Amino acid sequence: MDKVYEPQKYEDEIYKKWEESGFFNPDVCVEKGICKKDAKTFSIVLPPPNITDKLHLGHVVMVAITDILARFYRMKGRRVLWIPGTDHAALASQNVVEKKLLKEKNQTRHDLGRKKFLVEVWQFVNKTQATIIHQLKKTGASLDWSREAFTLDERRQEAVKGMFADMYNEGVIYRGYRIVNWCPRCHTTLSDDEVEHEEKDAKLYTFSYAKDFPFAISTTRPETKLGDTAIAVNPKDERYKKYVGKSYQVDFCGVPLTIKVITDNGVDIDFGTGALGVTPAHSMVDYEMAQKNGIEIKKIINEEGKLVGVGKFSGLSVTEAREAVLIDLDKRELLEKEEDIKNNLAVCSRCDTPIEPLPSKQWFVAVDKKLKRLGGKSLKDKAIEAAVSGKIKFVPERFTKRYLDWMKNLHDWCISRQIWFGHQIPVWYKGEDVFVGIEAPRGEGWEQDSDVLDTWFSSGMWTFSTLGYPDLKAGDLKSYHPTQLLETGYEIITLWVSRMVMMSLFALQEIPFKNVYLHGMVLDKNGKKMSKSKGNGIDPLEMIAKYGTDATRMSLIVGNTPGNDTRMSEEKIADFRNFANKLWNIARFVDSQKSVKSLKSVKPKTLSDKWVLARLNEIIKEVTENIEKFNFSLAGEQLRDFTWNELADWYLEISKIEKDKGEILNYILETILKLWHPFMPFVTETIWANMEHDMLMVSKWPTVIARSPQTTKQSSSLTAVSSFAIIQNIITSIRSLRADYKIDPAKKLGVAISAGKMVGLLMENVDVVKGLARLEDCSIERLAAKPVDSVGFVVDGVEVFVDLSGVVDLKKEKFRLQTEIAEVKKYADSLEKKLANKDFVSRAPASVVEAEKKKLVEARLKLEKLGEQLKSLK
RNA sequence: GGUCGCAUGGCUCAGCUGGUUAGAGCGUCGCAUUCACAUUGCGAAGGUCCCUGGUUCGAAUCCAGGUGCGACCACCA
Repeated sequence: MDKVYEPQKYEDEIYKKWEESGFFNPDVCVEKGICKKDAKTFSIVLPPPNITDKLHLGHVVMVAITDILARFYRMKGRRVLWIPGTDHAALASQNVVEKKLLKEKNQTRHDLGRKKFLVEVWQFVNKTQATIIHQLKKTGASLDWSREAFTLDERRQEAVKGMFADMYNEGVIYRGYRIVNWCPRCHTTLSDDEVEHEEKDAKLYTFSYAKDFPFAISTTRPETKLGDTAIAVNPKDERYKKYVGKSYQVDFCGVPLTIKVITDNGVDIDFGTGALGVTPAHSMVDYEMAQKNGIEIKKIINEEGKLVGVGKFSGLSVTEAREAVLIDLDKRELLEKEEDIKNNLAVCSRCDTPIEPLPSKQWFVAVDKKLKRLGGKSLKDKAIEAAVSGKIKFVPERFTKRYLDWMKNLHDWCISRQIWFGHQIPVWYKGEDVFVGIEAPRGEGWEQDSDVLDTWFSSGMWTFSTLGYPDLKAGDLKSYHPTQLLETGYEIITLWVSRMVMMSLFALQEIPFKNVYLHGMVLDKNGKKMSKSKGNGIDPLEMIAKYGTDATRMSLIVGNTPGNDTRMSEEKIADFRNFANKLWNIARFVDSQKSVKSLKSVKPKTLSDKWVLARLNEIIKEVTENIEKFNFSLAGEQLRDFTWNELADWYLEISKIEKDKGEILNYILETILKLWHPFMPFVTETIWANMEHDMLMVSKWPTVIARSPQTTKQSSSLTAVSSFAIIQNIITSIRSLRADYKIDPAKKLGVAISAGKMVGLLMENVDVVKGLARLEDCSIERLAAKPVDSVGFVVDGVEVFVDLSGVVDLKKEKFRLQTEIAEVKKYADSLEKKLANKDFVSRAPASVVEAEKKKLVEARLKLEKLGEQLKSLK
């Protein structure tokens, strides 16, 4: 073994070894007897990275957390399935290719035509997909590559078509003419979640439609007012009461409008003039008002973002029209006011172009429709129920609320997109006839809908489209669905998590996953979002190349708690690189101690043995529990603390003196390698291989060693753990007294221990043990003034004794007091409750009530006393 | 506007259901060095646990209010 661990030398080889073993695939594990055929399953789908992405730190967090669980449960004998895949990211991918095309060949997708353009996209896809998969493998993810999926591969296409047809037949999918979010640049609809709001400076204009119109309105978008068909006022607004219900014919800058005055509670009396021009075709809110009041919908902006059907303004772009309208209004002296305000502008999340809401014929998923297969409930109802009932648990829990809030406000989901890359909608038209199905209908003249599906439609099916759906009898689907866990970022709850729940409920009447673990965002060391433009991003692959995968993963696990953002810096990664090296060197040392091969059990001989094995036991228990509870950071810290500060710093040092600890050292090393493996798979597997063992990845997870009968028989008040801890304390206290007494620093110092009757000599006349090595000063007399045969120090031939039983008694006493306090408190609380009960007080005889009151006062007094006693012990 | 989160040594954070002397890593300072490891070891300094009030024998922890950050959602045109 080299002096220093160089991850680059081993990682690729190790990953290859894992892959070739086939153990990432649970079927192989069953076949080879790694786990039982009927073992409990543990299944997870990898949130498929967009193929447009390069691997970023967020992905590594996701992989690291999931891989910990996958490896942990695999070692615990579960049938673990973790499915990899990638997402075609319809619109995002298309945009990237379009940009490239424009830059390289100065062409648009329309220049190429649909077919040729898609060839371009697929070329791009194949390349980037290979890249991201290669990168995923570099993270050490124990993914079952034999089941790799792509949201747009053949099997997923089949699944999506089947799902669409199924939903159409149930009436959940319908086609409707509705207001949608339209991106004039991408030339497609967007779902509500694909629209972002940016606060912008805007101007609020106040004007009247015409001279003869009785009052003015305020707007930031005068050009849309050409499409107004009503004015809404608050029903409580006295100023406008007399106009409500009336219709007016007006000439608005040369365009004739019919305006009806209606009321709506949503109108803010104090905003602007308190009168809102209603443009039903180009505002979601206005559309709803128009629906309620039976007002005409007049579309004046087309898909190109140009005005239509508005006389002289026709053909102008939105911004041009705004100018033109304002000039005209000014000319007519109708403009009353122009104010600066802050306004939330809706923009496309993909290209930042302002969104134009406009009416369009699109496909929708009805979220409120009651369905037979869901017991007369709607998708929305069931999706809410799943979280409320606790069937789906969020970690951290507070995100349940976010999920529910969003779900409750959910509108029908527009799923058609006017782009070319994606799942083409499986609907065919011929004249008035419509056919929905998986294959094109027979006969001539049918034409498929040219739109494609929102990318979240196919990724919403991810938990089951990867398991054999639409074949409901598929083995994988039966064994592994619902999945155990979804690990993802909290920013994606609405976009993805909610869709998965609804899709799964519809397709299988079953939730897609039992737990949702949400990690936070990875920020730079100043707490800023990492972004390409700022150049503050950390490239995980660079870090992996420089410090190793294990270190990179650990740095993202430790100090990272669910739902909270985490800061990242290169120094942190370097710290864990150092730790990996420490582990490596522990192994080298153990190796040098002529270790024996694998031992089932080990017998402690000295106090230090008992101590270290007892601590190891505790660590096994804590780490196991913490992984099960998703406390990865804590588990990692506990392990690191034990490995470095207890094992390496103390026990290894002691073993240099006490000697002959090869067996125990070997046993401890094997155990911690197993415990470390889910966190740092590469270095642990490498060390394991050096120890001439088979494969750590599929070894058995350690269990707590049963206490040997000898130890339990000892009724001594000192356990190995506490006595060792006390010794450490004593060493510290000796140091704290050194100012009072001087000892020749050249003289050697040793420690002998006889705690109770159970321990013999620990060390003698040595100067290398941690903490004792350079003890310059020591208070001999002060410690010797209390001669008790618990702990004895030998300092340069002089024996020193310390009263250990006293220390222990103090601890015991504290514990006893705390228990008593708890009991008394419980008693006092019950009395209080009784006395607060009106029934009791009125019915029971006065004497009894008095007696109870007295008891309560006494209990309170006692509590006070006990509390003081506890304090005095400190 | 609504909702949620955060505030602990110079920095980044732990601290579960209230009870050892409030912890860790990094950083700082001092010391060591042919020893498994300089990607090292030993040690030191450094904290009114944001403020105020309340509950309690006891509060970093629970409650209320305040202050300061941050995030998300939202149809104020």
